[in-house]
Amino acid sequence: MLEKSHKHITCSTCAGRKDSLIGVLCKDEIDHVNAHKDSKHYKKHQSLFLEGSSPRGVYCINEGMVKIFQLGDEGKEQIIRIAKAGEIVGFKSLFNEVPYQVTAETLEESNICFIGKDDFLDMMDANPILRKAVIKELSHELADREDFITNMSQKSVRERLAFTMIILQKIYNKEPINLSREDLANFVGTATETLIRLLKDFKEEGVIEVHTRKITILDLQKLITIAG
Amino acid sequence: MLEKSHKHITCSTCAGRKDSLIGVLCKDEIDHVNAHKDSKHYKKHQSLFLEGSSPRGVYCINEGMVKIFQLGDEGKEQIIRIAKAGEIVGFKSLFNEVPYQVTAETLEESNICFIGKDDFLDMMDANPILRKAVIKELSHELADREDFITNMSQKSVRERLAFTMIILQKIYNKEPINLSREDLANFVGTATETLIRLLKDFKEEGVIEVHTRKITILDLQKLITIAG
DNA sequence: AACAAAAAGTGATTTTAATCATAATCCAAA
DNA sequence: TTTGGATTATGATTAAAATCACTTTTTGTT
Repeated sequence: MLEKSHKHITCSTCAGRKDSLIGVLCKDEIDHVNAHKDSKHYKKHQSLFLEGSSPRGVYCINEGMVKIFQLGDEGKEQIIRIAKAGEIVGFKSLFNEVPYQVTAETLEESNICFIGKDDFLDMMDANPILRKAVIKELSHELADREDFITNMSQKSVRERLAFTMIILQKIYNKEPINLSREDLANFVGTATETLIRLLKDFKEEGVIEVHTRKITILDLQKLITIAG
Repeated sequence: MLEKSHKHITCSTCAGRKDSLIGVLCKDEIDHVNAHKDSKHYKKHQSLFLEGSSPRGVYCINEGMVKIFQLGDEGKEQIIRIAKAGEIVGFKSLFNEVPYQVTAETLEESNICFIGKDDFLDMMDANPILRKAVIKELSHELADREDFITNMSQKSVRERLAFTMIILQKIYNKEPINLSREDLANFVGTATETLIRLLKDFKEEGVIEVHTRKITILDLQKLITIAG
């Protein structure tokens, strides 16, 4: 059950923490974070920060999901990443003295903690393990994005959809994928109509099962084959 | 004039250093790098490292240019980045314990220095300024790649070509752009034939001037307009 | 439950860019 | 300087996906 906004979420009991960057901190440090962070309840479709605004800290997801996207010229969203419980959002921008170039918005009701820029940077200065974890995370994301670029430029929409569904299955951790067709299209980088048609194909091929907006993967192996 | 391979390149006289990550090091540190690095002369189209191999250190370009690309399924290259003198290549992979997921190859005769993994990581441990510069560089590249993704998914080839030419003008620093049509296509993410046709359009519109493979930008403002 | 609005789905058509085929040009090595 | 291979260029055709127009379904709200 989601906690209410006035209730402080304690890091020590945060389920996602062990898998997150924050997971590398020792008990004292966790207590420090706990004392210095704000926790907040977000409704569906609320934004954490907007493209163009100035970074003031990082966001740590306790519960829920967040899409990170960039707006193209015609206002179409390109979803870059979907972050789930345990993940940290917005830290890339801490190290650049430039405005956010992406927007982060909840996909569902969420509890999200905020750690101020200075607190986070101080912790990084003090803690080599955290520092290494941040660098590793940045490198990992960078490699991810580069794969994304190559996929985008060399694969068909069908292949990209298959690839995206494999990623989403990991994010949704075997639960049905629960995204609007538009968000899905904006993640794959295609038109909504095209996406819907391809989903239909996958359904007819027995790769997925669809209940209204929820998508269950039936044949992961085939998806892997399609993705190439 | 390019130095020969047997001649050691000294960091203290490296023209690119001031703009590079190495530029943040103090004199003693530079001397240390200088003592621990290898310098090597590369011919045109030689690779620094290959996709799939294991990272052993970072490469610092003293003179020349390097393309960093990923191979798609049909062997087509997607160029991710073009690095010039002063830039460091391959450090993203130092922090992941995974093989290179890109290949780096010279575009022209080059002099490139190699700094071993342990040396580089030790320097990072010892030097907070270098550390911050690395983190900043990673963040910056990450933002770049995300813009790249959005461009790739939402812009036409014509728009992307205009955008790419603007980037290339900075890299070539007002010198004519000197890339094969194929490399240019692989940077833009299109077929070579399509790229050639679009270059012809730009030429007819007076945006560029072409002498065999060398491209000079005549109307940057118009390119910016086209890129959107 | 009824309604409106939003989201999902379908069909027809157009557009963009890839692909295939081939020709012209450039360039490097004999 | 000739020659052969690579690169650049052009034309015709095809294929993929976007766009436009519209219907159906779902969802949330009174």
